[in-house]
Amino acid sequence: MPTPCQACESTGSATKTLSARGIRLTELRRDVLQQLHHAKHPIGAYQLFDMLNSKGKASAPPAVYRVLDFLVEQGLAHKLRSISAYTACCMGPHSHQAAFLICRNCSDVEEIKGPSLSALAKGGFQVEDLMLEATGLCGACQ
Amino acid sequence: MPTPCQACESTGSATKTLSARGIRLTELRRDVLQQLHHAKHPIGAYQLFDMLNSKGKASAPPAVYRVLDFLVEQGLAHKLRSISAYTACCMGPHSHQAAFLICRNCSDVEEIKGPSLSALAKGGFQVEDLMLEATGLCGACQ
DNA sequence: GCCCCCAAGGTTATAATATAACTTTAATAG
DNA sequence: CTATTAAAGTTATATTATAACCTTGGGGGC
Ligand SMILES: [Zn+2]
Ligand SMILES: [Zn+2]
Ligand SMILES: [Zn+2]
Ligand SMILES: [Zn+2]
Repeated sequence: MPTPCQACESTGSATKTLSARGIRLTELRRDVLQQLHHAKHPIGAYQLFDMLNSKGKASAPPAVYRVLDFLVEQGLAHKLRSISAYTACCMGPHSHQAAFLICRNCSDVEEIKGPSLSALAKGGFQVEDLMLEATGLCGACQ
Repeated sequence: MPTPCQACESTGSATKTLSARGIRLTELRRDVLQQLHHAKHPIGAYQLFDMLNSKGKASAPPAVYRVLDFLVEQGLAHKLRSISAYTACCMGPHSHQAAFLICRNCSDVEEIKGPSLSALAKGGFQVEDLMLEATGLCGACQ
């Protein structure tokens, strides 16, 4: 029997979660999510666009960006700004703060629970550059 | 008597530090650094280009990007990827890991010592989104 | 001083990433 | 079956960043 596709299962469960929120996981959204899940590494928006477009599934960049924004909003994906790429979230469909270890050699990306900096030290990842940017409201603006 | 310009002092001390490293803080580099120091908020590369260009001090975007890369390398500035902008480093001319609190309302940006996440909680900054990306070498690639 | 070297900057063109603004389609509710 | 509206299509363009190559000029060896 064929190994069940984890991505497809994920999109299945994502569908459930979203519909509980009154939100549709449309075909395009599902396609994008599956591409992200199947990919070994984060994917850029235009790379994603080319993949979908070559299968007749995406019309133009705005469609892809809209879906990506949607997936990030819904907690199903993350944007990695240091490499301008997107990755499926491996932690379930709840928006959450995440931290990433990005290997400059093999391009492997690991999402770590957290963001706990102590987790960075563990697991043998050798940090060369660290980017930490918090967005929100300063004391004066609250 | 006029208040001494902190930016100019900074560039003065930067000159010393760099020349001790055998590196020149040229006029263009000094100009960019002063703009970053004088600015109340981080500045985008093209914004910076316009400022310099209107004073006949920069020829084209590559010049600005080269200087910015240089300043970041030398620990005199930081790049904020979540807003694609650059800011002078307020911690002295040594390359170091930094963390930033970016207010989405007033655009104020504070560089905090660290990156210690506990520092995020202090000072009353209300984090809405947190981006933590470490680049380096994974265990397998070392 | 003169020449050479080479780091810095100038120049042109273009790549890569992202969004604005408007139109059309289609899913759902009533 | 319509009205409503979210999603997707479409066109054009904005924004950010880099490639590739040429020119200039400061500073050391002589
Ligand atoms: Zn996640
Ligand atoms: Zn690796
Ligand atoms: Zn700093
Ligand atoms: Zn504020």
